[in-house]
Amino acid sequence: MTEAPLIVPSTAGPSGPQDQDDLLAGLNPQQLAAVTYRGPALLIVAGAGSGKTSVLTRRIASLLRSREAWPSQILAITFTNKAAGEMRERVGQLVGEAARGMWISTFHSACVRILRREAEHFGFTKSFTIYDSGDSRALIKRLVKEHEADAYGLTPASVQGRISKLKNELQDSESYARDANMSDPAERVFVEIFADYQRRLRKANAFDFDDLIGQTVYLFRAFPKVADTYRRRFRHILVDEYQDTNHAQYALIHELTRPVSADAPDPYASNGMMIFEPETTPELAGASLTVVGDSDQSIYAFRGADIRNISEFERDFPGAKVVLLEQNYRSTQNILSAANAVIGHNFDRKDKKLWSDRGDGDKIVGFTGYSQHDEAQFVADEVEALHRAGMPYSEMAVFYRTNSQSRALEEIFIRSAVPYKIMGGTKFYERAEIKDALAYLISVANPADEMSVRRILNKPRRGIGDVTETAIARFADDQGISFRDALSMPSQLGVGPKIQAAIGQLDAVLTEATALMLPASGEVPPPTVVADGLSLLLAKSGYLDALRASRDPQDEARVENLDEFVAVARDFARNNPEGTIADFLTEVALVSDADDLDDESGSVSMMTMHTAKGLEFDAVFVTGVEEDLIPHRISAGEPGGPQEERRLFYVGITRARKRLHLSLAMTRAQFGEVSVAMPSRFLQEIPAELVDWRQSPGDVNSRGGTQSRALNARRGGGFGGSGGDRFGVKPLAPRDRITPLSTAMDKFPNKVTGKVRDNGDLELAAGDRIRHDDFGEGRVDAVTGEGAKRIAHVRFDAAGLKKLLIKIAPIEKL
DNA sequence: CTCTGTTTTTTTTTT
DNA sequence: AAAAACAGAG
Repeated sequence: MTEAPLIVPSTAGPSGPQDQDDLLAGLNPQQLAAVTYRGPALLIVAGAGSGKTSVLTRRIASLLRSREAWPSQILAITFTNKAAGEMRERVGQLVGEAARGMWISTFHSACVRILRREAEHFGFTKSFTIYDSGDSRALIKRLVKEHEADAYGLTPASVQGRISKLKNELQDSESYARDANMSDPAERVFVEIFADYQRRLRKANAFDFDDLIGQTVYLFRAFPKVADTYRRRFRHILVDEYQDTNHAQYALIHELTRPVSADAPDPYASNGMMIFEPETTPELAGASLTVVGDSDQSIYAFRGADIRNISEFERDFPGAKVVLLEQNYRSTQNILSAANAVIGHNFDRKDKKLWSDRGDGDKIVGFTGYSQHDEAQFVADEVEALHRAGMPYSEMAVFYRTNSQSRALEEIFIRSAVPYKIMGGTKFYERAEIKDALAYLISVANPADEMSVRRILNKPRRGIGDVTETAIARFADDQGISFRDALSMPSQLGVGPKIQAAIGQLDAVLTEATALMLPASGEVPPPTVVADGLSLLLAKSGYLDALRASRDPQDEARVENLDEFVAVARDFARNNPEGTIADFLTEVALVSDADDLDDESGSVSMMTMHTAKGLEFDAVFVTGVEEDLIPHRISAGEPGGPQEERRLFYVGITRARKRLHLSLAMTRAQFGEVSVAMPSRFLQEIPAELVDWRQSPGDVNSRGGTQSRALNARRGGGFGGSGGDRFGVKPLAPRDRITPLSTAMDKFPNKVTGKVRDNGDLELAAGDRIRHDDFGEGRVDAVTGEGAKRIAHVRFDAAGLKKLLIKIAPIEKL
C-alpha cells in the first residue's frame, strides 16, 4: 500500500521544515521513517538498543512543532512511571512548555485519571481506592475462608491468579460461569468467590490493579458518550512496549482509536473489535496509533501479555505501516552476537538480527563459583576492578532471576564495602508499617473501604480482637451503616467499657484527621495537609508511641521508615501543591520498582531481569545462569515457558553496553537446603569463542567430581568434555584471583559468612597485618570512612586487593 | 485478648 | 533461612 500521508507533515507556514531539522538530524533511514510517517497506524519493530525512545520522543516533538497536534491531543503510554517521566523530560527538551498538556503515563495511571473523572457514572466515587495485590490477596483470603473453598483445593493464591487472568481477558464472573463446567463444585465455589470479591470491591469503593484497565474498558463500552469525549480529545496515541500489553489493554486502545460517529450508535456492537467499519459515516476518523515493541522482549506472558497483539498488528489494523529498526546503538558486537545466538533458538519468531558498528569490544566474561557466595565474591571483585579502572558504580548493574537471589549478593557487597542499591524486592510500600500508615490514610479518604478500617482497628494494640471486630461488623450490618460509622457509637456495640473507650479514641482520631484533610467547607487546604494529617494520625493513634516503647530492635527501623514516609508526603506536597489525599494515594499505589531508580548516587544497581527491561548499563552481571533458575523450574511445564525465559535472558544480555559477565554457582542453597546446580542450557547457545571463561563449569566439575556437568555434552565442535582447555580458560592474573586454591570446595560452599559479628572497636591503621577467614593474611593499605562505615583497604598475599567493612569483616589483627 | 513457642510454607517474574 | 500460620498458656 502506498503511504499517502493523511496530513502532509510540516508544510509551509510559520513553522517551516527547518524547524524539524534538529529532530531529524543523525537518524538512519528507518528511524527517519518512524519519525515522519503519517497515517492511521504505525508499528515500529524496535530491536534492543535501536534508539526507540529517541524515535518516539522525536515523533511526538515533530507532531507538536508542525502543529499537527496540540499537546492535549497526545496520549503516550509507557511501561513504568519512570519511563513516562523520562519521556516527558526528553520531549520537553525538544519543544519546551508545549510538553505540559500531554498525557504521558502508564496504562494504569491513565486509567485512574479517567476513572477519577468518570467514576460517578457507574456507582463509584472519585475518592475510590486502589487495591494492590497484597490488599486483594487479603480480601480473597477472607473469602476463601468464608466459602470454605480450601476443601475444593482452592488456595488464595490460585484464586487470585485465576481472577486476575480472567480480568485481563475482560471476563467477569458471569461470563466465566456461562462457559465453565458448573457441575464441578470447585468451579461453582470459584465463581461464587469471584462474584463476591467483585461485590466487596464495589462496596469498598475500590478497584484492584486489573480493574483499573478492565473497568475503564467497561466504562467506554457502556457509556459511548463518555468514550467519545476521550476519542475526540486524543488524536495521537502512542504505546511503548506494545509486546507486553494484555487483552484488556489492547481493547482499551481499540476503544480509544475508534472513529467517532456523529450519531452515537446505541447498541454497541459487542463484537466490536473491527474498528474501521465503513458503514457508519464518521464525523471524525479514529485517532492515529503508533505502537513500538519487540516480540523478542516479551516477558510478561504470566500477567496476561499477549504476544499476538504485536505479531498480528498488521491484521488488526489493515494498512498499517511497519518500520524495522535493527541497528543497535548500545552494545558491542560480541554482546549482540551472543544475544542473537541465544534468541535464535526460539523457533516461532521472525528472524531479526541486531548489528552494531561499534566493533567487537571485550569478550564476555564467564565465571563459575563453588557456591552462591563464591559467585557473589566474583561479582564484587569484578565491580571493584572496573571501578578502579574508572567506571562509575552507577554504570554497573547486577541482574538475577528471582528476588531471593539478591541476599547472597547483598551480604558480600556489604562486606566488601561496594555501594549498591536494590530495585524492587520487598518494596518500601509493602512494609507492614507503611501499609498500616496507608490504611489510616485510606480510612480517612475512603471510609467505605472496610478492609483498611479493619486493618487499623487493632494497630497499635487496643485490646480489640476478633470478637469485637465481628461485633462491630454485625452491628453495622443490622443498622445498615458502614463499618467505619459503627465506630462512632461504641456504647451500642455491646462490648466492655475498656474496649468502648478504645474504639471511641480511634473514632476521635479519624474524625479529627478527616476534619483536617477534607474540610467540609469547600475551603482549599494548604498543600501540606496530607503530610500533616499523616503525622497527626500516627501520633494521636498511639502508633508511633507503641513502636518506640517496643524493645524489638526492628521497630526502631519501622519508626525511621515512617519518618521517611512522612517525608515522602511532604515531598509530594512540594511537587503537587494542589494534590489531594486521593492523588497521593494513587501515586503511592502505582509506583513500581523501576520507578525509584534514580541515578544520581553512585551505586551499583541490583534488580531482577524483569525490572531491567528498558534500562542500560556499561557493565552488566547476569548471575545465577543455571538450570531451574533461568529457565526457571516452574516455567518448564508451562506452554511457551522456556521460550519466554530465553527472551528474558536475552533482555538481560542486551542491557549491556560494553561489558557483559555471565556467572553461575555449582551449588545453591534454596529452601535452606543445598543442592547441585547445573549450568543453564542457554549458556551453550552462546558461541564458545565469544566467552572468556575465568573459571568454566568444566573446571569446577573436575574438582568437585559430582557427575558430568552437562554443559555442552551434546555438542561436537567447540565445546566438549570436561577438559578446561576446550573452554579457552585463561589463568587468572594474581590480582584478579577470586578463589584461592585453599578455599575451594571444602571451605567456600554455602557458608553463611555474614553472621552477626561486631568489630566496631577494632582499630586498624595503614601497615597493620591482618588475617581474614577466607582470604588469608594481608597488609592494610589504608583506612577510610567513619564510625560504623570504616573501610579497610587490604592487600592480601594470595587474594589481591580488597575493601572490607571493618565492623563486620571476619578478620583479626595480627 | 495477647504472648510465646512450634509447625508449616515459601521463591518466578509485576502494573 | 526466614516468614507466616497455628496452637496453647496465661
